Amino acid sequence: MKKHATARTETGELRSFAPSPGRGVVISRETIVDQLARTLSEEILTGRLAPGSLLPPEREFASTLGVTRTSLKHTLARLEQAGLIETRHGVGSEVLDFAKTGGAGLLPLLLSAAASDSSDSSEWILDWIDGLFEARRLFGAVIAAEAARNRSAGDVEELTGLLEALSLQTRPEGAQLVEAEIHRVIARSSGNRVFVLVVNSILDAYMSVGSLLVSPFRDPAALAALFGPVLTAIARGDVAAAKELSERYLSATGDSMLAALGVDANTREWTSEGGG
Amino acid sequence: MKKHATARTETGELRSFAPSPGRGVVISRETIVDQLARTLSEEILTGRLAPGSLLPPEREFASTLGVTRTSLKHTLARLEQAGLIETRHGVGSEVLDFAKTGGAGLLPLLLSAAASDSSDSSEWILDWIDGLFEARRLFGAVIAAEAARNRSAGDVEELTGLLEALSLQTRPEGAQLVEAEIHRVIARSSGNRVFVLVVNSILDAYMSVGSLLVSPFRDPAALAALFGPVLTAIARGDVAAAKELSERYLSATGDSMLAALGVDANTREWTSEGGG
DNA sequence: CACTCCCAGTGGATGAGCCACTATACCACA
DNA sequence: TGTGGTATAGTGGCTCATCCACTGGGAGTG
Repeated sequence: MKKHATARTETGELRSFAPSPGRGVVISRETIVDQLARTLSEEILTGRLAPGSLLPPEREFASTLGVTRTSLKHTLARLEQAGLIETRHGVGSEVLDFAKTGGAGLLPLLLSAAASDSSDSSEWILDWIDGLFEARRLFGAVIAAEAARNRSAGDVEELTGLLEALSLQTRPEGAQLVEAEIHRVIARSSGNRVFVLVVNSILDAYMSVGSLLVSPFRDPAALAALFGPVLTAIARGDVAAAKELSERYLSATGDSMLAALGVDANTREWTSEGGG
Repeated sequence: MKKHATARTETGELRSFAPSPGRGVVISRETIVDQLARTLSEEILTGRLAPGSLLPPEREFASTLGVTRTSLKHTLARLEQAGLIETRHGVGSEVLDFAKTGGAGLLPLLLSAAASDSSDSSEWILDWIDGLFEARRLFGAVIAAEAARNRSAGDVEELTGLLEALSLQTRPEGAQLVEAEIHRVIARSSGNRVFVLVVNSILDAYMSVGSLLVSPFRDPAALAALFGPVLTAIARGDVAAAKELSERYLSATGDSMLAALGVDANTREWTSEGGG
């Protein structure tokens, strides 16, 4: 029965992490599986669990972690789904090399792991963040061009409304959400639903570290003024201008976010030691 | 005890689906959870389960499906991870609108659902496949350009080796795998690890329907001859040429795959009724 | 009418137990 | 000595019965 007591106690302690007494504002509690998945993800994503290595047997691992095998299995299933491990019946769970085999679904995990791990691996973090912004800029330009080619009247109307909503935002968080929505609508305007999924993956990634990247959203009106020409180009179907202006906009806002993280936009290096 | 018998019997039947008598060639068996996840994914992805609707309570749903609540929970956890549903404690599991909120991780699910669902929704399938190939073409060109800008001597060597390996392949499946590996290496050569993840997502998507898209790989030597100039342009750092040639290559192979599926590359419509 | 409290229904977590699969060591046989 | 079958230990897959924790709404109270 000692095991019971231990598990219960730990549950209680773990719970105390996320009681979120705030009312009405959602927010989903973090379950044991959530925590375990996050912890193990970080272990793998930061390389502390080497690719190719085998996790301990589930029974042993579960007791080590102080949870039931069932909960651990839920966690492992999640990691497997994410492409971080591979579980084989009768053999065990192997850590995969996510950098080689992982998909875009890893981006949110990667970013939030990077955000919470700000200790030793600053270089590692920068690599991913920098890469993310480059992808945002280059893919965004391509998508804006396609949007200019295929947008409908309804799309234009929706974008116009969102731009106005953006300029009227008062809180940075609100502006960030509206801006993200504009990117989604641009992707939808392209007529290519795959673009929407890719844009979602990128947005999910940097929304997962959310508050760290609000710098461009401090002045919503200015941001709207900067974004406006992009939407105008899309509206009038000017493919080249849409591409050009979009890349410029994405470049400017990306550099602003990087700068807020303490990264020099030109050298791509930390301007001050220890980002956290 | 009737429940026991039913469950066991069903397990047995389900098992008989995937005994995979083939030896040595991997292949992971399909577990109950795998099947359930696939089934429910298809229900959602094809729209038979409407976004916003609530799934039945877990206890009831499990008995309906003839599995335990635990297995069902594993399945639901997987769907939640994939972004298809959202489960809230004390409330239930809600079907999300994946077309609006889903990430790139959905692509493989989407394609395999499309492949096995060839009955009623041909138009729906075509939309996604067509979008996937457009993304492959446009993003691939951008990535090839970046690869030309940042490739290292080691990258060039690796690509040269893979190109030769491609030309020497005898089976289409082998050629398909080698070609996929070339795309991965090109992405890696760009120096942007996010590109690798995006490429993986796209490759995973059309590898998941694998055999349906082998047409361009029937003549590996010819394919290698077509791919060669792209790699040469990357090797000599000719950014513009890499982009141009890559887009041409991706366009040609994409059209070939579409044609093999019975889609006209120009009109983007089925050439014969009922693709399956 | 507003507020509190309770409760039915839902998902979350547990642990014991059995089944299915894999790899390996061992043994019989050629 | 080599080959092939077989017993076995260890692993993950799946089920069950049971309890805990959360949500939402309705009954009761002021």
